Amino acid sequence: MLAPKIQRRFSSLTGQQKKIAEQLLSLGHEAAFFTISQMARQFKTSESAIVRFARALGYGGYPALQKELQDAIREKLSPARALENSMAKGQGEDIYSRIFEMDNENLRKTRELNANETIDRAVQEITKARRVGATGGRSSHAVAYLLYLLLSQVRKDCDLLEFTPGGLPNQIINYGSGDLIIALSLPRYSRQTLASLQYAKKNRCKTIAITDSPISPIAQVADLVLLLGNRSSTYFNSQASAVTLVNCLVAGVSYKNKNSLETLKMVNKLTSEWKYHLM
Amino acid sequence: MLAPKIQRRFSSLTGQQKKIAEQLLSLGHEAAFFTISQMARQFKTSESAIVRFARALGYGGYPALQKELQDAIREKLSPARALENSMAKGQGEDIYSRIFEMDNENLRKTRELNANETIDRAVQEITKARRVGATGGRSSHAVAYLLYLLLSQVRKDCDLLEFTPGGLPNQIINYGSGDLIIALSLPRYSRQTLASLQYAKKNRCKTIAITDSPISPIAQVADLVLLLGNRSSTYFNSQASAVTLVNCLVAGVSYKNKNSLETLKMVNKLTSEWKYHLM
DNA sequence: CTCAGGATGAAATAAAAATTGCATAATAAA
DNA sequence: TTTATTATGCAATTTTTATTTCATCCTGAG
Repeated sequence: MLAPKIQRRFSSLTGQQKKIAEQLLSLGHEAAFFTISQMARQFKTSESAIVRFARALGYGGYPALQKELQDAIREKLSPARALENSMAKGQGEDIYSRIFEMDNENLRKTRELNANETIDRAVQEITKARRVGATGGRSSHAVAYLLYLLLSQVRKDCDLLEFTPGGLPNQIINYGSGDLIIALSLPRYSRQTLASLQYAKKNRCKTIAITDSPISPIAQVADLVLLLGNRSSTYFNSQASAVTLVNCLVAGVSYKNKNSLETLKMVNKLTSEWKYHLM
Repeated sequence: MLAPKIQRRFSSLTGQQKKIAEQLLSLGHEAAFFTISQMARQFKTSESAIVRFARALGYGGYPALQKELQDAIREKLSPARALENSMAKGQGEDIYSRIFEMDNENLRKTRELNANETIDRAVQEITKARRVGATGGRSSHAVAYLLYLLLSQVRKDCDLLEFTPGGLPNQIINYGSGDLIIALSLPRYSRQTLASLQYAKKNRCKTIAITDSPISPIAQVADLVLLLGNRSSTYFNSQASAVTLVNCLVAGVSYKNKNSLETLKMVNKLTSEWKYHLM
């Protein structure tokens, strides 16, 4: 396996070799059929550097490294492997595959359940609100925190509403007309989340619910509802699709302000700069 | 495409060439890795015959035929192709669809990057550790919180390690031999997360990194690395695939203890009871 | 049966790819 | 700064791979 080899020896590589390692990892199997000179050109370095890189990783030479890349491909598309992947070892499918498939399905469902217009309405509410509070109980609280964190980067006056022991969030008394509360709630629905929403609504605060069903308790109360595909193969809910939906909301708010194409370019530039650098 | 070419010209091929054609078709993608002499040996014929075969099919020579075989593989291995195309168009697709597709792709990649054995190793470490701490900076902190929350339901002595202003988490001084720290870190990697891991390791504490590359700063330090597909169409990372991986870890720990089938039955029973009931 | 004409493979040749040597550039140490 | 050390890329060399040549072997028409 290549990646573990790189991982182990990365720190002892020279600067140029580190660059090669990064590019090779990100290119993955695309690199399997490169000749040395093609790779050198692609990676903007010399042929010798490639050979030395292979040697530094412990291979006899470039062909040996290339063989490893090719073997990885063969492994991937060998019929035996395909069977092993789709089938179970023993009885049903293994639990990890089931979880991944389930979240994949949840993601698909979530996309289906929320039209662009619905997401746009939510984005608009977020944009025009004076103050935005995110709240959620138990594991939804993690996603609420994420929403709060990301939203804070694109607009001011965001709060994470945390429950006080046995009661409503403290900050909620500030929320009223012109403000917005976004509540996340999945089974088993938290009483406090619902109570917060009801309290907010009584004070003419706008409310958005992110939940798993149009008839879930908080969906019944909220002004606008975003729905999550949320089947689970475990005893707890998966928050994965909620995270993606949160990504959409934040991106939507961000794009509403700035020129989206420009933002995207900046993103690409920044992300490549960040790579493997501590901040 | 190779097969159609063979089909069209098959009747005009010589006897030996027909044999080559048959074997090539039945061998499928394996042939893409052969040199001429390897293929000649495999097909029990001469190198010249292979070259003439390639020519007879209309290729300039063997390398051209080989390239066709290789391209077929690359095509097969790129389910991300559709995504690439939609990305290349830049603004073509709407931002929400792009985010959903990207997270879908990230999920797929994450499943690919972590063999069951790797996840099992992590689960085992979690199971046998005396104490487990979860940590992460910025938005990874949300996922660390989720991990902490869910792990707490299946084992005792879990901590969420939160950074103190400008320093290491307070609780980390408790961690040493027999304990485990799980760190989540994505670009831009947080200095504090790395520092925490290094500190823990110095005290013989086991460490697991959940990050986006085998050469990311924390991957270089950790005892065990779980990898995330983490391409983004925004300026921030998506934590969705991290959430799914966390689900796997928690489910794994839970299933390691109890009878899995029994657990699943209980789950189904409970979740139907919970539906639309407040807790 | 025999001999023309293509088909075939072994070996020579040509081409391409990988490796190495060496001069230069970058980096760290004094 | 100067100097020693290491890293790097170009170009020469070696090795590997692909192509062509040519002698031989079939095949089938006469």
